[in-house]
Amino acid sequence: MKEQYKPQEIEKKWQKTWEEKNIYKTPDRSEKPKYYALSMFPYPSGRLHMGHVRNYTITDVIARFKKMSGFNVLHPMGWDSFGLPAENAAINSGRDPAEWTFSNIDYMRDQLKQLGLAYDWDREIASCKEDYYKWTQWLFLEFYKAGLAYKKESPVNWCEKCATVLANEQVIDGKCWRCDEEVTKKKLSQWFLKITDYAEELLRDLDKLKGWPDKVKLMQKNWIGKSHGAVLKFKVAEIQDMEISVFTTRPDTIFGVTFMAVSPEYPGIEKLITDENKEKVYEYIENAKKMSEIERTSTERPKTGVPLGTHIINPFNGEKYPVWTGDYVLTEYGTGAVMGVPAHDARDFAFAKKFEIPVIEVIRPEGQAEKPLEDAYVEQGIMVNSGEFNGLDNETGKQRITEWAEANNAGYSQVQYRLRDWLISRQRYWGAPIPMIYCDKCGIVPVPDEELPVVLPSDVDFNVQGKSPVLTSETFVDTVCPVCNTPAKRETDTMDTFICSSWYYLRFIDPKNDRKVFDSDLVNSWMNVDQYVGGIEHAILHLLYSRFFVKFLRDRGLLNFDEPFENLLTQGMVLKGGVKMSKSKGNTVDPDEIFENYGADTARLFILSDSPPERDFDWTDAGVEGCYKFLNRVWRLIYNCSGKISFNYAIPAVDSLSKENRDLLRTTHKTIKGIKEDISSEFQFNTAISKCREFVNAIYDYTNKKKDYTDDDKAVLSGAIFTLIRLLAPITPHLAEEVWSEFGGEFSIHEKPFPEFDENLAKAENVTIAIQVNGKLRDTIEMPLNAPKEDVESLALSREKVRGYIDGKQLAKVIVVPNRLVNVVVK
RNA sequence: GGGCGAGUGGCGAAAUGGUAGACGCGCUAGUCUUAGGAACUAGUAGGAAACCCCUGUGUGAGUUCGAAUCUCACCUCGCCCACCA
Repeated sequence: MKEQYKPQEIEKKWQKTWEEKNIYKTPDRSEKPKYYALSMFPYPSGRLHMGHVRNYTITDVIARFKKMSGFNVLHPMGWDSFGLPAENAAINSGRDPAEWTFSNIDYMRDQLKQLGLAYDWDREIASCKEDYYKWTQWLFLEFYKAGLAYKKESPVNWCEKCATVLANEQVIDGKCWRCDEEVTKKKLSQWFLKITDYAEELLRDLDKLKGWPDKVKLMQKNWIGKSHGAVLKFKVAEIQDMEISVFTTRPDTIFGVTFMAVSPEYPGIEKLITDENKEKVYEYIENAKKMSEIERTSTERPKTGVPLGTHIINPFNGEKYPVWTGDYVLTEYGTGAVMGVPAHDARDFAFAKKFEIPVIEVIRPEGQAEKPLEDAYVEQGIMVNSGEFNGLDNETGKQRITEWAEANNAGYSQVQYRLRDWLISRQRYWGAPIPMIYCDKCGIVPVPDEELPVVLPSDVDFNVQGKSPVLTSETFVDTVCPVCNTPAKRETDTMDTFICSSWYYLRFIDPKNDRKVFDSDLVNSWMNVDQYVGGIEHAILHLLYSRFFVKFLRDRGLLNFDEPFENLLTQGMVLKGGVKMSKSKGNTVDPDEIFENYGADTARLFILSDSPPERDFDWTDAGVEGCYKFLNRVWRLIYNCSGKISFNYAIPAVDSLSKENRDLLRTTHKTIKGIKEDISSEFQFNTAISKCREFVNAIYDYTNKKKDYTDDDKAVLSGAIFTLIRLLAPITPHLAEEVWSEFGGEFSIHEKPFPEFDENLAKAENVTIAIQVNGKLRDTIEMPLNAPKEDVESLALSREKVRGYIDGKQLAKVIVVPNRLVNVVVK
């Protein structure tokens, strides 16, 4: 064994050996129980950042730990490789998106290998390769066949900078999730997936996800946004047979309606406008169109609106009220119209105040006398001014009003979701082409399965403004209709890349299948993913879409389970100086530099050691340095022991050992126990690493005190050192493999079992018991483990320090907590 | 505006009803060394030091023999959603 720790040398060496001997290859089937550990696969943006390093290290340690614990571990890696940056590279530097992407993949794959990650590289997939996107397209056609993929013209989110439409989930605070450009609305005909068909199940099955953080489940719940209410129908006074329907969660406030508001884009709004109002209303509608989404949906902005001139009739009391249009009414939610109840809705109240619309109070807190409303009252109460419904509590009122509406053809009860269908068309080049054909005779025709994949053309011009580069291809667009064989046009839009990432974890199980999307039996035997690790930023997007895909594929008979991810760990961000690492802030740390200066093992150790995985992690140079020093300290410890330790010693019976040998043996077992608990319960790698450090300190103490070693000493020391090496193996795999082999350990340490502990040996011989008087610590005593209660109590009471506090006072009570403390209560 | 989470040394953090601050970073003193930003030893919550003692986990109350931990109110910060009727 060399005196110096040279990570750069040993890491290269073992990475090569692991690859040559293919030790991380996962058999499809095995006698061992399966364990599927998965990190969210990266977008190949160029090089790894520290967020990747953290994500993949966490999953790698879990995978290695499970493998050493006897599982057949699937731990794959691939590339979420369609997406806009590749296209921007083509526009900015003239590089071919495919070439740009694959060269990034090559570089990043190399970095992942340098980090010493235990992947089965035979299963590598890239979503931009034909053998993958062929099946993405096939899945799209499955949705189409099931009636869950449809094309519809509607106002959609448009990002001018990316020159494409976006899904609702990709609009963050009114801005594009990728480039921060303000999103505008555009009316376009686009492809949607009918995720709303699964809204109820996506909501209900959140309860099954016991291994998910509550935070993520709550975010999904809010996003799905289920609300119970009623649709109520109002006749238009001036127009025969015309009705306006509204959705409301407060049917109990129907008698408080004093106006009706429809959105400026409300279908049929023209009919509602009387001649004398035309000019003003159209001006208002035009202005609303021009406004950005941010402006439009700002809650700060005062309410605006104009009356249309027509009126609605309240079916409950026959009263007539004016119809307004106001841009605070959303076109896409409910029916695009709301009943205005100023007394019991904050927005309606603000609207009514501004335009001097009457306010009718219909819900009043129980027992309160009538008084003018300063603000909308939105709490529970008793119904007033509501005809035959007066005196009901408003919850009962909701039901009665709905029943009355149903009986009188004036409405019905309704469940409404906030979730919208998933817009998946993108007017971009670098994505999976939507496999559809437009024929003048036959209409929209799917590409037959046997003609997949629809391959992306390479003869395109990327420097076109405002349209998809695919349209510039001379070979792609023109085709023939598969049904009638006459000339037809291909769909030129590509799919949202979130489609590609909604099923990749299934393909890893059967990555090379060229006949099917995957073998269902094999996938059923491997799923679910036992541990999924990734960033919280996917709490809604990717995780919701993937759940939707699995439910759909189950209903198509391809899968036999309901949810893809059993346990989810959302790791925190990597910060430096308290802020997120980013190129614009100039506080990034390049993994390559860390590998070069300290080695991968130091990087791995550090990124796990300072914070629990789900919390943000602050990168410090001193912290890296400290971890590097620790590994040097471990190396030195083992080097200094090299003449004394060997695999050949057997540890003698505990009773025959000296005190310090018994202590070191107990520390060894206690450490194994603690680390196993830390890793297997909550992946508390930070505390697991602390325990390793304490263990190293304890072994140092032992060796510092010793000059001559008996066989007993050598046996116990060997046990401690070899345990330490195996405990470190998942975290610092190269160092562990190196020292393991130096002492003649059989290759590979990563195929050896994780250390086991003996429950009795993990217990301390003596415990320190705290003595409190009236809850305040006054003394401590050493006692053997499990000493009888009476002995502990009498010893505690006889202590001099304790006597000083209790003499002359009345002893009220003595509480003895075994092996922990004694609390003497005096008056 | 609504929802959720978190507040502990100079710093990252341990401890989820039982000795607060494990482990580490930093700092201080010492040893070794030509020297060291290396290594080792000792110390390190505050009350100047020491034994003792007192105080101390955002603030205030409460439950308990005992509270960082449980309950209530408030303050601050972070995240998510946000004109969703």
